[in-house]
Amino acid sequence: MDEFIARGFAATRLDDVAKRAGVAKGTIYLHFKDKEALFEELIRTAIVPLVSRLTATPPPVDASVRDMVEGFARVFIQEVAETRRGDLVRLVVAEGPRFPEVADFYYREVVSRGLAGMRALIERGIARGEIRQKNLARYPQILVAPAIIAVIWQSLFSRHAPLDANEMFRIHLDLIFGERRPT
Amino acid sequence: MDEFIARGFAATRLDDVAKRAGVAKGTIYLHFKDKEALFEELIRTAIVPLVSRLTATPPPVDASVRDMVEGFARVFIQEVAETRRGDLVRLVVAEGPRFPEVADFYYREVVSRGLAGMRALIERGIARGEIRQKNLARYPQILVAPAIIAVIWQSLFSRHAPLDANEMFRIHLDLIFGERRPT
Amino acid sequence: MDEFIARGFAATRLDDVAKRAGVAKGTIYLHFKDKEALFEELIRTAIVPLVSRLTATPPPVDASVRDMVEGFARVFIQEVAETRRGDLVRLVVAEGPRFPEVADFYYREVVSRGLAGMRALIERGIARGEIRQKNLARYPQILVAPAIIAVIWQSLFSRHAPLDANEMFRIHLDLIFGERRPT
Amino acid sequence: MDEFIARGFAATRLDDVAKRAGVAKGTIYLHFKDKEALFEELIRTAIVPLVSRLTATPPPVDASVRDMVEGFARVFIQEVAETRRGDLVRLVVAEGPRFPEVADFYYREVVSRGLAGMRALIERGIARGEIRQKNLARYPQILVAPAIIAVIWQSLFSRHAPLDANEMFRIHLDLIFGERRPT
DNA sequence: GATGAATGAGGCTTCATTCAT
DNA sequence: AATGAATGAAGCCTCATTCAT
Repeated sequence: MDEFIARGFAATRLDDVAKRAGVAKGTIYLHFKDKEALFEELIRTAIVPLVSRLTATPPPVDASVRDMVEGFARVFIQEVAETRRGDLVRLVVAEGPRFPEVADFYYREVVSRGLAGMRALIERGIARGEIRQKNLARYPQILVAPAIIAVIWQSLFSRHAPLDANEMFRIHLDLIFGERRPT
Repeated sequence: MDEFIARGFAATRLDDVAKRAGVAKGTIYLHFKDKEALFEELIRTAIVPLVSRLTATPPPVDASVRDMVEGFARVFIQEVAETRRGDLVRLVVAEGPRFPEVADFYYREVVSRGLAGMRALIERGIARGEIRQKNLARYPQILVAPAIIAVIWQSLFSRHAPLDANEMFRIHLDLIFGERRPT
Repeated sequence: MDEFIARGFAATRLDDVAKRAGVAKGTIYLHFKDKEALFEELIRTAIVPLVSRLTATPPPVDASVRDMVEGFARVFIQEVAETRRGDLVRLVVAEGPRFPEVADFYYREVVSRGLAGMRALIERGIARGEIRQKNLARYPQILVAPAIIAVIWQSLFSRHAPLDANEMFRIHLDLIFGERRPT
Repeated sequence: MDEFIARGFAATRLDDVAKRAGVAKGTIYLHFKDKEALFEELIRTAIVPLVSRLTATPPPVDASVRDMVEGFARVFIQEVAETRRGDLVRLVVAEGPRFPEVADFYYREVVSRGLAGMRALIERGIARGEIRQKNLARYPQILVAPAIIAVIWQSLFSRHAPLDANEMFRIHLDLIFGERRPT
């Protein structure tokens, strides 16, 4: 996975993959039909823990929706945006069009589920009166957009201009939930 | 460009590039040192018209900031997100980490300029009382995030779930500028 | 080696080398970094047996220096000048300037050692009164020059005018040791 | 010629030849059928001035043969061995086997003539009593061998061990003509 | 099951040669 | 006659894949 992240599908050498995995090159072929199968299965199996990591956040009972979203974002930013896992997202963006299966899987397992979860949260927020913008439930993408942007930013531009993803996201939430009063 | 977009840097064959360009393979080397130089210069020269296209929108005199941003977004979505140019953005995201020069150039020519422009608009919106969230000026990324997300969505998931980028962006603007009253 | 001798470095195709070696092209790269490394190592490893072949002559105990030199020359002419090994020498002459490493190695392993050996012989000859020209020890090159010339001659001109290298060398030795009286 | 000397036939680019000649690449083909023809004719035309340069030595009337040979060698060493022209000789040695026409021409125009001239000198030396070794006339190669060796040495090994070609040749002549008494 | 040496197709790049201007 | 842009064949090298051990 690290190799694919660092170089992309085409530029990754199975030699390096094998070396890093501590096995011989031929061994890879005992488990995967070819390089494509390896890549697709790797993405698949790497995404599962990523999703787990995110959904593992103990669902804060009775919390405000804002706190839930904020906690969720904090985990995402810390565990994904600021680690190698973020590059996994970028890898899917990069190779998706050439690996429809990968894009499909990613949509099914991550995107649609994630958005469904967000939509549920938004609706709860609307119901609880925390969120006034009812239309937001139709586009949960808006809620997560800055987090995705943060992931991409880290990979590409953190060298030029570091980005405080948590702070950005808090300000984004202020737009949705209204500005917090200083306590 | 089309070849690189369709396959990424490593998987693109110069044979195909030449064929599509209607020249012989060797001819490429009369203009570019090697495949990398070709790629980097192509990105560079392809980004310029993209930026032009965006900044060419006649600056609406005396318009509300919301109208300006909305007009801007409409052009972006129509001219970038819904065309091949969007894949150019995805290509930069995909190959950026392996081509620091490309990422640098993109940051300098597109990202930093674009964000500066957005920040100016946001400040004007704050001054005119259209935008209440003063902190937004610190993270103009929030303003454009849904547009970027739309670009990526089109490449990867439009097959599974088409996305009305304009509508999504309007709702995003409602968060920032307040909901429009039905006229 | 045969391919390089027949065509020189630049004109030799690795395809042909592989074919003659009975392996696939890629196999070469399991053993040598590139064509240059192959060439340099081949020269190196080919020179060793050449030197061995020459120094393997059982050192004739108590013989006259002239007999020693003459025996030595006979072996050299028979084993080098009149075989493919001579072309190896010509190859070094031909490619040396473009492969300083090769020239260095050849100087170190063959030339300087060979000349040192010859100088020792010459000094012994002077000590024994066989050689009158004391200055010869300063330029052992003079002693071996006709042998080298013979090597080159065989490669280039034997077609036009065959050369009896042994006879030539004997006459050369007559200059150095004085003419032999017919026994 | 300089290009061919520096790189050998195969590695020389016509681009560079044209550039150095101050003409366009296509112009070469107005004068020479192809690269081989260019090479062969260049060798031919470059050898002529080399021979002229050598035979231009004013034939010292009534001089001793030793003086004639020594003068001749001095010119050769100064004009050939210690200049780029020496590399021309090396070039012929290097490429000769692949360009029989070149080797033929060189043999005809340089080698056989040169040896004939040397033979005549040797015979004169014998007649005048300067040279005692009558057999030398059968192998004039012996006379010139150290000069040829000097040429090769300069190209390959002068970096490691500079060689005083004139001094070496004088000592060689001492073998042939007898040692000079200190005057 | 694991290995890794061997394979050879395929891609990048060079450069002799051509030919329209 | 001279040019030099264009060509495309050919060569070096890589690397996914195989298979005897």
